[in-house]
Amino acid sequence: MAAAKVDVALGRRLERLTGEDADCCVPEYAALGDTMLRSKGFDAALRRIKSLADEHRLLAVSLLKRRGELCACEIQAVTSLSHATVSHHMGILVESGVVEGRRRGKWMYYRLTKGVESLIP
Amino acid sequence: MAAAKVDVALGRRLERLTGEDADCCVPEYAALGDTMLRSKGFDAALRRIKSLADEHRLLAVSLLKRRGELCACEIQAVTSLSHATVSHHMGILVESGVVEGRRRGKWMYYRLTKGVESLIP
DNA sequence: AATATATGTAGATGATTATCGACATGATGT
DNA sequence: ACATCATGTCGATAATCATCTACATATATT
Repeated sequence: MAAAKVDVALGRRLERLTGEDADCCVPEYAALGDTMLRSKGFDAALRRIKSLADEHRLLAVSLLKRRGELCACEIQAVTSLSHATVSHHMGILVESGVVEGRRRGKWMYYRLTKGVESLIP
Repeated sequence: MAAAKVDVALGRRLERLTGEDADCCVPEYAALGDTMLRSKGFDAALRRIKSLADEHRLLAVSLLKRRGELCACEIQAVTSLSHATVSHHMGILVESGVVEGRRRGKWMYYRLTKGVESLIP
């Protein structure tokens, strides 16, 4: 970890701020941060949000919310990307649990997972 | 735009698929994508989601949701980052409208903007 | 005024990620 | 069988982004 030097300085400052007149910098927050980061739900939520944090992926899911289901080539048409890039993006959305895919012959159809509509603008 | 070559190939494919037996690839989706990308709300939503799509920023807003208000040095303690990085992250959150900051003497206090709690896990 | 503290800003750097071309797979139709 | 089409996978590249150090600004304290 490269955080050793920072932690020492921070510790000194926090010590100084634990007195009765302290109105800032509660030291147990450091441990709290670690706990929250390692909690199971946090990681899933972060992956879900990250999967939506791309122009083309957000466009795809916005359209899925309105149209219900789209095949991969339609998403390619909407985004004007190569099919390789579309496949990559949809893989990220499936992996994060936002989107489900089903194969129908040659075509791959995608739709929103039940319950995520409220997260999609 | 570097999309010219793609558009030509895509156009040919879409032409082939506009017949009566077409069950995939509705061509007007390309124009629809453009329209949605340029809509005012889309850009704001994308910036909001992107501002949450970082481990430390999501940690900060999750804590803000639970504690109501935190000063910059507390967020630094929680995240174990340098103060410069914390300032950078909070700037992104303020810019996207998720967080508001107010100055109180030496300290900078941050809180969630009204109405965004439902977006924060 | 002078010093210490808290935060903001700028520039550099390393890591992450979006993108594409090329090849592989799998389904459809001739 | 063979050709065509839709999609997945891999490796390389370019763009984005998180992070830090160093410096600047602002507030408070002596």
